[in-house]
Amino acid sequence: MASGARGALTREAVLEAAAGLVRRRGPDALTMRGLAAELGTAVTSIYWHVGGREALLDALVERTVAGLGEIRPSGRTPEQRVLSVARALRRQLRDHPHLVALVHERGLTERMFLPAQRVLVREAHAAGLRGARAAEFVRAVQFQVVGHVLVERNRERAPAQHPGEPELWRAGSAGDDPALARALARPVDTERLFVTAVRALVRSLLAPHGV
Amino acid sequence: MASGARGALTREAVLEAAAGLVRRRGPDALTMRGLAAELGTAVTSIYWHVGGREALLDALVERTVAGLGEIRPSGRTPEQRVLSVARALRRQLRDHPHLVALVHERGLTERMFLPAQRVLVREAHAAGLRGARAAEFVRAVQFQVVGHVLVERNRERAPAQHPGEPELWRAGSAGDDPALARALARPVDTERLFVTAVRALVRSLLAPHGV
DNA sequence: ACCTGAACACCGTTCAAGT
DNA sequence: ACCTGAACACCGTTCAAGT
Repeated sequence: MASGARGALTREAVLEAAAGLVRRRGPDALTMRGLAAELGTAVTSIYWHVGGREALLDALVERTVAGLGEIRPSGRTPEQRVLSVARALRRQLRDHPHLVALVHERGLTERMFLPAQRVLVREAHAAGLRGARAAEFVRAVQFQVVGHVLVERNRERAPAQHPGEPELWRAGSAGDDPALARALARPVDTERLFVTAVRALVRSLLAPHGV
Repeated sequence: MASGARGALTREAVLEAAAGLVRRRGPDALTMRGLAAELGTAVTSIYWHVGGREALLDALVERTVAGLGEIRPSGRTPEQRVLSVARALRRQLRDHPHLVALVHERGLTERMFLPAQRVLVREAHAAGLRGARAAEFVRAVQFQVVGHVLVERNRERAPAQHPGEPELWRAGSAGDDPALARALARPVDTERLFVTAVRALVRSLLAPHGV
């Protein structure tokens, strides 16, 4: 069972084992006792090296966020470049599904988004936005992307939806629009929806006319 | 300590007490043993009436969602009416902060959003959207609103943000735009940001031109 | 049909004790 | 400085037994 039992126990070894556990079996599977068993030490040793469970989760989040890698925009127009940043960010978050849950639980979304924020500021400037309007643009995109990923993950974990969207739309309640009823009965193409929504948002906010 | 100890124990009484506990002290405070103590019964009685903790939470979510009340759009243009629906929905979700967390955890966002979905379909039609485009519009708004509320709640629970957004933007890293730096250093006006983002999204998606 | 206490298999955390 | 086992105060759930 023990994986990294050789040598003296270090803070790094504890975090490594904890990260592996979370990656493989989710945050709920991270128990102090289970982790200790995996490390081949007494539970209390973990307390000495990294502190209690809360401190451990904090350190874990910090570690993973730091290792996310930077985001490079691509495309010719500001709209394309912002969209590429949004997609890259979504991809990063989706590649670390448990991390998103962890960060969400701990209220650290802000922290996670900081690198992308810098990139977005540059794009806002390139598009001619300044001051408060640029700030609003950056935050709107930030909320949009993170929010979308949260909802998306939520749906993936969802059990068989209780009333079941399909049945609910099979009846004639769609105002005589069978194509709409069919579309709503189909599962959502979240990738496509994401692109559509981000593009719509960005297009509006980058448009020259005032509010 | 006991609150509703009189009379025979019923499923309804258990759910009522559980709902009160969650409202007052959050989902984590809902323990089978604590609930039993509040009801003045043995823990095992709860199992007889509503089943285990998971079943209890499911019933609780179902109950609260059912009691949310319908949403009536207001305003003259489709854009205004959709915005009013979005605001009403955000308000509902914010009025039941623990519920949002519960629904999110259980992956029932879909279920919660169904009534609003019907209203949005009508507005999409009024704006001239049909079929797949109408469906896409409805879902984009849905993801936007729910996502925003999730991020918003996340930030509210956030501890003092570690690096602290303000300090990070006080340096000159904002590309020579002091007004932007100041804006990003200020706390977010989430209400305003919500309206801006929803309006931008809706405006783009309701615009006549194709993609 | 309804309710009970005892027991099982878990938790996180603290603390005094070892080396 | 580092690691240990024992103990404390919790959990959710099961089960046999009561009325």
